[in-house]
Amino acid sequence: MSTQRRPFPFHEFEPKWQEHWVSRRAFRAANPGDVDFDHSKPKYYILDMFPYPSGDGLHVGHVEGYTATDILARFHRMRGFNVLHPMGWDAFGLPAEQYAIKTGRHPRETTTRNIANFRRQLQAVGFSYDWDREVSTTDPGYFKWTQWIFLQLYNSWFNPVTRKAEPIATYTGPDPDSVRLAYVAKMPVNWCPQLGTVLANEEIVDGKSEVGGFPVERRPLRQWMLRITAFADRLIEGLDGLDWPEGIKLLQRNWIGRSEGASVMFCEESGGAKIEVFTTRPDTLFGATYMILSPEHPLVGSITTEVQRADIEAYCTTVASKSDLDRTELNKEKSGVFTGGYAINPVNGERLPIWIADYVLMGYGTGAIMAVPAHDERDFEFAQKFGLPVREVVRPNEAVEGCFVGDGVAINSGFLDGLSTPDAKRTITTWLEEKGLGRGTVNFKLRDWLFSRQRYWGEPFPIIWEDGRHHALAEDELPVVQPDMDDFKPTGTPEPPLSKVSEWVRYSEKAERETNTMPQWAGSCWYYLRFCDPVNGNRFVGEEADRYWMGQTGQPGGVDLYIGGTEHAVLHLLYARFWHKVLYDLGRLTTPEPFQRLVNQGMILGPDGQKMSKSRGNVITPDAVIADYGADSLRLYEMFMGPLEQMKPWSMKGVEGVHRFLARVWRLAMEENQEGKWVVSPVLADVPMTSAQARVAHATIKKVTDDIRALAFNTAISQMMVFTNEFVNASPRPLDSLKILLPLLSPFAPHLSEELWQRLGFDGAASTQTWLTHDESLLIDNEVELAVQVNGKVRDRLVVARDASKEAIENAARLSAKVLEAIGSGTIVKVIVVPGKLVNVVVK
RNA sequence: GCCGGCGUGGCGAAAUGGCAGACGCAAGGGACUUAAAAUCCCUUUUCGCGAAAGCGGAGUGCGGGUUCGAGUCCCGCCGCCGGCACCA
Repeated sequence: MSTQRRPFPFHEFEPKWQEHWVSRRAFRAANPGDVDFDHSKPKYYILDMFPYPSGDGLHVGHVEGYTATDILARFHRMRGFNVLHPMGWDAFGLPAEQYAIKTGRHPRETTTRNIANFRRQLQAVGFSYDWDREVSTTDPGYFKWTQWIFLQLYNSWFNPVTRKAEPIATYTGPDPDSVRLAYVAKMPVNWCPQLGTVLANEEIVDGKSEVGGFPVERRPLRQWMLRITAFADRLIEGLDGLDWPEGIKLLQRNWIGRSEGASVMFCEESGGAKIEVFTTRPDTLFGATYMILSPEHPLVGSITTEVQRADIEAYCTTVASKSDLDRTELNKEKSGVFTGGYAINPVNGERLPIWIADYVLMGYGTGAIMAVPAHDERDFEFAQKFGLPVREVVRPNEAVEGCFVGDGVAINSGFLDGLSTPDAKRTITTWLEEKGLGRGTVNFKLRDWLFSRQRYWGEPFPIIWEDGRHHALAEDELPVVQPDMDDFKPTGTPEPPLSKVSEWVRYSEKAERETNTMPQWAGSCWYYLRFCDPVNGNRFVGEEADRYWMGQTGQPGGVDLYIGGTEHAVLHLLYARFWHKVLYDLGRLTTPEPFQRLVNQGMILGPDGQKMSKSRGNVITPDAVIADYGADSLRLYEMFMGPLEQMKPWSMKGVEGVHRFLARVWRLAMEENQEGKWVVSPVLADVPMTSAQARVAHATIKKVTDDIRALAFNTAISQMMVFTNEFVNASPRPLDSLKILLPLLSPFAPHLSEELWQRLGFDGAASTQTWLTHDESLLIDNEVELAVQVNGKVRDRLVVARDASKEAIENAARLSAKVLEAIGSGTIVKVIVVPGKLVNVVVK
């Protein structure tokens, strides 16, 4: 019995407190309007990226971010904030559907089971979520509002004059369907014949399906799209007001990929067709020596001469059959074919041969370029390969080798000669606009968001089709719930699984339901809003709840702190910002941005320093760590490993280390008696702390407080270790030491802190104490030790009074025997005194 | 190729431009014990001298620079990790 006993009985008190917190709803946050709502408290909304409840259960990586937010949530509660700290489930997704196909069991069944397991695991770590606010994206009461938001997008357009989303009724043009923020277009999608399903880009690795490694081909299908490109500029501008890592902001800016330039009209020589190109270098127009169209460009057919037609068609066929992988491999070598046609350069009337090449993408700009091989590396490579002329029109300011792509001075460019690149750009753009041959334009890499999936386990669209036209369902018809099915197998064609349920598809005599579903991103785009008011049946979020939790800080973003992994740096965080801005423009929300401050936790690697994976066999599960060492040890270890944002490897020895620390804290308060029972330690006494003890105690209050604010949890913990080392041998041991330590420790190790607080008979609970403030005067020692340096090398130490004058310190340093020895025959040039730190004697 | 991030003991790491290595792990030694576990104490960047207390030198990826003083700031390299990838 005694040999197996744990150093402290965490296995008894941890489940007890977890049960206590859940059953008492200990961390429930009151909403404005609730009877117990306290108007005097400031709000603090701290959010985790909610998990996909996979069958594998919680990962230690989840626990890392969730512990960080839990510490901050508990800290803010103790500092008198009304804290919103919710959790939910991003539960639509492919794995549940794949499992359903294999076993015939409904995805809802596996999803429900996985959610129950995740909830159990999260509660076993002792997180202080407000479980009354739990939401799941798969719950009809939730996705009713996901569908409702889709209808807001469907019923809006982006007004370029106001630069805002507006109700479609304010659009006065002929075809409202052409400007809706949600629209239908025929788009190539990734079709995987072996899996019998369409895949998202993220599910394709190196041109093959992530699951199974099967080939994927492009097929054009009717798809729902969201017009995120209309918000490109707003999405870039909005980043300025956010406290996000600069790297993430940059990633988003690059993803949106704004570039300024000009569109220029070229005229095809024989047929007179207009070919519009986009260029960021209109100043090099005189250097264009040929043109290239994308193989998919609509003018290819009419421009191609009969002599060239066979070659062109062969090339287009080859390109069309290439998967993305093959096309990427082709990048190493430029390819293309001459169409036989010519275009006229509008600035000098020169004839330019028109080629097609797959390095020109139909999806960017106009799908056609003017090639300036002297000043663009890709054009240069192409010109080299096919023997096309190269004409230099920009002189570099200093000599460069090879193709010059930088700024310089225009040459061989007629009226632009002598102008610097920026001036030449302005001049030529004005000239083009005056002649009606072009204009300044901006292009983005960002594409509209392909929003439909051919899946069962997703939100159905609230859309019906009649006579080939789409119509929105009325709000009171929401939610549109998927029908139950027995057979989840793919249809074998790109028809969505829902199309098999004919009685569901049939909406009326004439109308049929849309059978596509929304992507997994949909539910996660707005869940942070639903947390503010999770059971509201009348609105996606109540106005007052939105104003209170998302507003009132005077900053653009509503969520005060959002912690999660880098994998969502672009897509989720961009999509959510887009939806938020639309809802904001439509007057449904109070702030223009969802997340004010963002922090990315670093990845936790396996003990071997490799990414954790089942195949490597290096996965650590939270359940196993909790069983052996307890939840507090798991929490504390993950925070002690290193800086939150850094990647770091797991070490079970490290877990043991923090476990020993917690055992030492336990023994500060408790002692084993003759019968092997834990009793309050007899060395504890109501005596004042010595000045040395008080200094450590107050230094700990200060450092833990500062470090939590800075998210430097590892150093906060090491300071509490210093504190414990100071008191562990004290006898008598002042009771005040525990009155100070336990509340400081409680955000990190809430179970142990609460248990000891109760056993010591202190009032209330450790987790509801008011956060302590340190007494600066207790930190000050009357004497300080200074290092005495000669030319930067430490030669002696000096103990002086705290308030000694600079002169007194300098004189004492000059008298030091060791300093005099180090000076030798040199002369003192000057003496630098840094009070409280050191003295540096500079000698020549 | 382009854009980010990071390089400090045997390991995880710490250090407002001011005594490099706090705290933890591992290792070694000791106390307690019949023994082990647990616990407690001591040592532990490295090299040289010394029986020892100690004394001296070197040291934060490499090379320069700024400064009384650089892990920290600046310039140029090298290496590792992550993201994007023909975006005209």
